[in-house]
Parts: sequence; structure tokens; C-alpha cells
Amino acid sequence: MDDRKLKILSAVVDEYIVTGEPVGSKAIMAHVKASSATIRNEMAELEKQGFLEQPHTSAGRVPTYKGYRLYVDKLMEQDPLSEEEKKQLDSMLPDDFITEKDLVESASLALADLTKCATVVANSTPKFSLISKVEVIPTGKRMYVILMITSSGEIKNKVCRLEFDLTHEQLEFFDNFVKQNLSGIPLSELTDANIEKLTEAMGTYMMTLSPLVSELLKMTKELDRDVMVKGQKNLLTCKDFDQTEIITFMENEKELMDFIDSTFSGLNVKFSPETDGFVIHNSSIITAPFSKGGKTAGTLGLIGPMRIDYAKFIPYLEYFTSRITDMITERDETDDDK
Amino acid sequence: MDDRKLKILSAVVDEYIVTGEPVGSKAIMAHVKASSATIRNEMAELEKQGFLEQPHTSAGRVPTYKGYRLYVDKLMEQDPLSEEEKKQLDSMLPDDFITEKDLVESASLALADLTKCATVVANSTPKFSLISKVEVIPTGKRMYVILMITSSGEIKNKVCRLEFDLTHEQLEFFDNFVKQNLSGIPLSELTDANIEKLTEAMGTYMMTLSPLVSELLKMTKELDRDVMVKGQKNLLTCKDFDQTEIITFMENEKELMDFIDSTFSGLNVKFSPETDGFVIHNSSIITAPFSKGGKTAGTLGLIGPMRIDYAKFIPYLEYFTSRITDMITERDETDDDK
DNA sequence: TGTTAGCACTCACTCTCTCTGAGTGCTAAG
DNA sequence: CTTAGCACTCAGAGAGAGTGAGTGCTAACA
Repeated sequence: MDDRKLKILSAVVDEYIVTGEPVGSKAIMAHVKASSATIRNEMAELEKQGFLEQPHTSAGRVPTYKGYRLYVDKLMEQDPLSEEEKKQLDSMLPDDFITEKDLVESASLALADLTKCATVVANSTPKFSLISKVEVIPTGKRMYVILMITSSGEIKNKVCRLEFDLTHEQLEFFDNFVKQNLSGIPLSELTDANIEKLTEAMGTYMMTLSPLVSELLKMTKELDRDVMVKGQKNLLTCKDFDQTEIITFMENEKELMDFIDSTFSGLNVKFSPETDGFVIHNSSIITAPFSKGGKTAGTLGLIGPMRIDYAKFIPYLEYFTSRITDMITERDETDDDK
Repeated sequence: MDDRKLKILSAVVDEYIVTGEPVGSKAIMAHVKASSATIRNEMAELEKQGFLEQPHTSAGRVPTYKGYRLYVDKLMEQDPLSEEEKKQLDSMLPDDFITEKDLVESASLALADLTKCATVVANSTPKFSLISKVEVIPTGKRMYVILMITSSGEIKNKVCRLEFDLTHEQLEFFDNFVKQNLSGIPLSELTDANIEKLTEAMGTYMMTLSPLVSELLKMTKELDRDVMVKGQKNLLTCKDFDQTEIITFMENEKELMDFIDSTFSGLNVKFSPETDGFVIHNSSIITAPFSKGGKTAGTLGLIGPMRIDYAKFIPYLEYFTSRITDMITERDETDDDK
């Protein structure tokens, strides 16, 4: 694969990203020192090798996903962020944040806004988060709110309705029960089987209190994954996509979640033909993880057309994930200090 | 306004609702016993009076919003629900529900599904709901969760971060303070001014505890209104609408909320030219309130094209609101019994 | 006087055809 | 190996003709 060919491929991608129109040999002349005829010959070979394609015989060339693959992996030069850009990105994140979710949501929104793409943010499977607190608060006749807080700072409440009112004593028992058996337990251990054992251990209280435990189990399941897609509307106005595909895409977050689970731990760029076909045709999805105290805490992703400004947007994405990582880790440490 | 004219208008609307194409005089002959020429004459007059219009000279007629208005107010005969239909609708609502929001959300989803329109559901301004419980739960270094429950059953939690850790005594003071000064208070009384007075009354505790109170104030403000739109995707596939309008519509819930506030207490049908122009062109919005113990508790609405099957969908909407009313009122009573 | 049949007219839509130009591949000369 | 030149291709825009669903108007009819 000779050097000029790579340059030409790179130029085709760069040009196509900007114009969205098939790129002809003349347009390439601005990038590569050679005549249009030479470039045409090279492009014909690139096409044979599967990196380019022609929508029709008398049109210019468009990169195939294989072409993008090569471009992203080997050819592209990322635009390093200038100080002003960094400042701008920083200004889009909150100075202070309360829950990690808030921070990550702001980043997701900011990224969607900057790139005019959809963004996705997902927490890692909270296998490692622990239950740090469970409270049961009576709120009315036979109505109770269960509040669960995890070590990763997530809070979940659920209203539940029991068959009987609980006595003060029963509540206190449950409180102790939670403290002894659930606090500090990883969510992953709250399986149906384990829960059954636990309820059995409640002895005479089992009858009345087991509904609370099973609600708690439900809550941990709901907490299991959290995927949030922002800026879908940006996709709708993107002419590279088929409207109906976007709609079906928006409807199933499940597949998206599975996809995110399949990404590696670092920066990841996938094009729609490389996925199991769930994503929108002609789309690409870029993901990068953020972490907390050295452990992966979640993934931030960008979903847009294949024709996307990788050189610019990948640094944006990575800057955001690194800022998130810093901010949550930093806060964690100052908390531990005091 | 003679009887035959009304019949013709009605036929035009009925036909247009089904076909979506401008309706010609021949098509009307199936509904009204008269020759096409006669019908043409009548339609020409209806056009003069502003009930019909022609997209272009050689096309059939389309109802204007004035035509729809007359149709909906005077001409339309609602299709009464059959027992099977009622059963079908019932099956789309949960048998049992935990929060009112869950119930209302199911109804909203079901209605969106049935009508292939968007639906909206909003609670009434919770001026009358009272604070029934406030709990402050420590969750980590300087981190507290405030949990607020209102008389209407809404639960809200908020994480807040203080400058100092609170002592047990401070927490207890706050607990008592809430019980004495806030429990049973209507949310509407939690104004900035009142809050200031209250914090002053805390005396020496003011410094440390006032952040909690101000967070609480924020929470009540956030709780203020709750609007939920479902089935937006149905609008996107509706060819009567302009895509970009739908997107801007989806982006501002605020205007929708204001609109809902302006509806009367009963069934309400509005066409886009009759609103302040916020809604999508060619759309209509139908709202009906549901209540709890005799008081309006919220509004369920249907947003779709003006060309919508009013005769069928209005009964659906009203059936749902009446079921919601029954279900929440019923549960309220059984709660009070025990 | 209201209704209807008949007729000329209108005009969005569709289809076909042509024209244009950006792009190609190939060939032959440098 | 590179390049200039040339013939060729084909999507897309635009013009023109044909079609048909619809109209308004007029004159005859009950």
C-alpha cells in the first residue's frame, strides 16, 4: 500500500466529511501533488481494494466503511484541543455537581450540542457497587417508601403497598436486618436465590417483611443499567439517515446497551456494518470509558453519521471522559480526606 | 344554515378523516341524496362561509379549522364504546398501581398506542398538595438525601452536599422543625419570603440548617408541574406535519404546559389556529381532566393532526380519564376506611 | 324556485424526453 | 510512471404533453 494511495484515501475522507458529496479526482488535486489522471488511476485501485466506492459510474468516490476504518485507525490526525477549546468545553460542564449522574448528563448534553449528534451515556454494570443504605419510611396507610443508596451514589426510591401496616417493632427489625445482612453487600449478590435464603432467615417476620425485600430486589434490578440517550433530534435532521430507522433506533435502548457492553475498555470506533446491524445504516458510534478511582465507571458515546468529523470530535469525547474521570475521582478523594 | 349543508359538511369531514385527500362532490353523493351539481353548489357556499377550502381550483374540498370546529361542536356523533372496546381499554390499564403517576402514565401510553398520536399528561398545579413528610438521611461525608413526600403521593429526593457534617442533635432539631413548621403546609406557601422567615426562626441552627431548607424550596419548585409527553414518534410518521415543527414542539414542554393550564375544566378540543400558534400547524389537541375526590387532579391530552378520528378517539380519551378518576378516588376511599 | 345534466375549463401530477456537466476510463505521448 | 486529451456515462434539472379528478356555469326540467 503505497504512500500516495494513503494520502489520496485520506483526502477523499477529509473532503467527503466536509462536503457530503462524492469526491472527484480534481478535488483531490488540492491535497495531493499529482494530476487528476494519476489520481483517478489510484482511486480505481483503491476501489478495487474496497476502500472507496462509486454511487454510480459518473460520480466521484465515497469512502466505504473499510476506508473509514483505515482512516480512523491509521491515517487520521486528531486535532489537538487548543486552550480556548478546552476552556469552552470546561464551561459546558458544571463547576460543581451533586450526583455523578448529573455531571455525566451535562457532558452528554454538551457533546450532543457540540457535535450535532446523538450521545449516549451508560454506567457500567453496577456489579461492584455496594448497598450503602436502605431506609423504609411509612407514608400513609399501608404505604411505604423504600429508599436505597448505593456506594456509587445512586439513590432510588420506590413506593410499595403492603397488605398490613407494619408495627414499629417490625420496622426496627427490618432496619437491623438490613444493617446486618445487606449493608455493604454488592448488588450482584442480590440474586433471587440469595434473597430467598435471607427472607428465610427472618423467621417469624418473614410473612410481613418479605414483600419489602422483594421490592428491594426489584429495585436493584431496575438499577442494573442506566442508559441515557440525548440529542436524538440531531439525528432526525441528518440527511444521511433513514427516518424510520432512527425511530426504531430510539425505541430500543436495549440493543444499544448490549452494544456498549461489547466495547473494549478504551476508545472505540465502530461503523454500522461492523455491528450486528442494529444501528442505523451509515452511522458510526464512538465510545470512550470514564472511570472512578481507577475502575471503569461508565461509557460516553457519540452516535452520528459515518461522515463525521472524527479528527475533531474524538478529542472532544476523550476530553470529556477524562474530565469526568478527574472530577469524580477528585471529589471522591477530598471526601475521604475529611 | 340549512340541514343539507350541514350534512354535506359533515360528510366532507368524515370522508377527509378517512382518506386524507380533498373530497370531491361525487364522493359526497354516497352520503347525501343529491346530484353532484347540487352538492357542488352547496360546497361553493360552504366555502364562502369559510367552512371549507380548496387547495387549488381543480381539487376537492378540505375542511378549514372553522369547519372542524362546527363538526366537533355540533355535527359529530361520538361512537359509543362497545363492551368489548371497554374491556380492551381496561386491559391496557394496570389492575393495580402504586403511584398515581404510574397509572396515569399507563393510560397515556395506551392512548398514544391506540390513536397513533402523541399524548400528554399533566398534574394540576399542586397548589393544594401538602407536605406530608420530609426526611433527611445522611449518606456519606457531608452528603445528605432529602426526601419529601406530598399529600398527593409524590415523592421526590434530592442529594445535597453541605459545608459541614451535621450532628445528631442538629438533625433531630431539623426533624422537629419540619414537623412543626412544614408538615401539612400547602406547597404554595413555600415562597421565598416565607422560607426566609422560617430560617430566621431557626435561631442558632440557622447557619448550618438553612441550606437544607433552601434545597427543600428548590424541590417544591421542581415538583411544581409535571408534564409527560408520550408517543412523539407517532407524530414524526404523520405526513400532515412538518418535521422541524415537531422537533421544536418536542423541545419546549413549557408552552404545552401553559396551554394545558388554559384549558377549561371539561373536555376541550382546540385546533392549531386557535392556539397562540405554539402547536404544530394542522394539529389539534384534545384534553380532558381527571380528578380525585371531586377535585381536578390533572389533565390527559391527545395531540394529533386536525384530521383525526374525533368520533372514536374522544370517547377513548374520556373513558380513560373517567377510569383514572374512579381508580384513584376508589383507592383513596379504601385507604381511608382502614 | 330549487335541482340536475351537460359541458368547457383548470391544474396538480406523472411520464417522457432532452440537455447539461461533473465525473469517469482509456489511450497515446512525454 | 505520469499526464494530457478524448470519448463516454449518467444523475439531475427542466420543459412539454397527456391524464383525470375536480370544478363553475348554463340551460333545461320538475
